[in-house]
Amino acid sequence: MTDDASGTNVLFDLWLASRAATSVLDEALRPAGLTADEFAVYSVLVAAPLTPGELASWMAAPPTTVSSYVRRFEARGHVRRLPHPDDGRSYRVELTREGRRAHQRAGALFLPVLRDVEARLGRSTGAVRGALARTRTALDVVRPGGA
Amino acid sequence: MTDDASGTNVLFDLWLASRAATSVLDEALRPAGLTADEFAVYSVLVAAPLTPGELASWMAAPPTTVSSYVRRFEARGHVRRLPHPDDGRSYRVELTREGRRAHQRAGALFLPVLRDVEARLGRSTGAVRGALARTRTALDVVRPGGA
DNA sequence: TCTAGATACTACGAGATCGCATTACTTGGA
DNA sequence: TCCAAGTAATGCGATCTCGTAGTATCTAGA
Repeated sequence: MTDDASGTNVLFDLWLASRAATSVLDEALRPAGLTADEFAVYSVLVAAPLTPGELASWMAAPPTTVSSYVRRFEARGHVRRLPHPDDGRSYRVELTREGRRAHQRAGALFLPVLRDVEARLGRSTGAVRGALARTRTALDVVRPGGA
Repeated sequence: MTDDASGTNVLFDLWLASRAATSVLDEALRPAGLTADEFAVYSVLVAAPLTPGELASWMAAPPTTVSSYVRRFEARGHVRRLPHPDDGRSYRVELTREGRRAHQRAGALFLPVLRDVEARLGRSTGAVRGALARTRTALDVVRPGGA
């Protein structure tokens, strides 16, 4: 179950699927002015404000990348920095009303794609999600520092 | 099965898993001088020479990105351009001996990670791969132009 | 209380990604 | 045989990613 005849493997499959998703979503979301990655970050933030560090471990990105994101989103007026109550070195990143609106606009373009993919996956959607969650967990264990 | 209580979905899960994988592999492969993306491309090419266009649709990347890849890999001496027999506008990208060696060195660093992930996925590895393949297919259908 | 070491973030810069516009070749039709 | 339209790849440039090095703050121990 390791490598099949085609010489591929789980991680390669993951790479292909993810590239396909990013490519489709980048294009679908373009009219809303967000990339697939940005939309994902907005989606995390819409649930609750997070510190840059938390965001970094969530999305498995280096701190400097998150820093750039915050700067960019703030320049767009989509995000605001709230002082951190217990730690003066940090802060919390919160979506502004404008940011939430942008997320919603993008969401309207995202949903049809999601629905289409879900429809094609059919009742196996849940299984796929479970598989992805397990894969992520496996990877987080391999490299400490994950969520 | 669409969105669970956490407000996430299959595509979001895919994004998280893929980011985790890239992050782990970028670090693991660094001593070999390849990124996770580059390793994946080398892996495709090690099987057979491809045209830039074929490569682009395989990895769902824009042609200009593939162009940059080829230029970079060629500068490293890892890749060579073979004239295309039937089409003077194109060519085929082939891994050189040196490129194959680099791929092998990276492969030695990649394998332990893969084995670890597979071990943690256990007998569900095959199911996960199937799920990923179906997801990719679904996405390719959503946006024509896939493999 | 003071300080050494750890931790959170960022300035900066090198290099990567990818859209737009262009060049080069191929192909189908007159 | 020509040519108009279509297709493959690339030059260029704007923007993004992220490693290195550095600043600000926190924490534990003496």
